Amino acid sequence: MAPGDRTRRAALLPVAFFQRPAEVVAAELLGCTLVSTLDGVRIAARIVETEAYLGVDDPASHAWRGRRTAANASIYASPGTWYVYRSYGMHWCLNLVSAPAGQGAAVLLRALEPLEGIETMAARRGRPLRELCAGPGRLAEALGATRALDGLAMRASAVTVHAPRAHVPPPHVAGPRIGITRAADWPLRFCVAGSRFLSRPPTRNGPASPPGRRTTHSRRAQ
DNA sequence: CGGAAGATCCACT
DNA sequence: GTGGATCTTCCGA
Repeated sequence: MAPGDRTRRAALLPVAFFQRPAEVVAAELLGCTLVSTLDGVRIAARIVETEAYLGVDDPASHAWRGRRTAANASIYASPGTWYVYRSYGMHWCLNLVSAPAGQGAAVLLRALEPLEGIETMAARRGRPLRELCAGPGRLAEALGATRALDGLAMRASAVTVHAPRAHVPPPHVAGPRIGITRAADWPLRFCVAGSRFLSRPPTRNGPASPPGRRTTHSRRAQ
């Protein structure tokens, strides 16, 4: 496949794609192609890991109980809008707002598989291929994305997402969300099965999560 | 008003 | 595995 074919045959995701529950959007974004033209450089990558945050009723969401600050205003914007927040005072993280509108529901992009513009990403990141986009802060840096993207409609921005008309997400695994404490066990993290570009290996929170036998940092359940 | 936590990442041991 | 960078928001005193 020649470079570019993947997105030539694919279409810019319509707003209707995002007018569905965040967990549906999160699962269906897997396998879609993300393209950044920030700084005049074309980057393409395949989405391999996402997380859904459900909004005002989700204790882990920035919109929990309707919380509103200057930093999170965009999470309440219409579906298909970028919500970019600062993490730990240093990293940018990219979300796409989902339905229902005004609920504060959004999908966090957690990992991408690099396809095009790898040299640029490597220059921006100074890390090996596998670590270019394996994490929400990492992929933002690789794309050159910053707060400047926040509040923009994805379709009209320099970072777009594409998929074939009849997009069928690849086989994936759902598991607990990463790096949060409240409602962490809700199975809202979605990973492409077998991908080597994930932020960390997928886990499943089975009902049979056996007691004991757990690392001090319960990083790898299962 | 001070301290701690947070949707993270990296260098170092 | 541990701790530091860095900054906004929240909560208790």
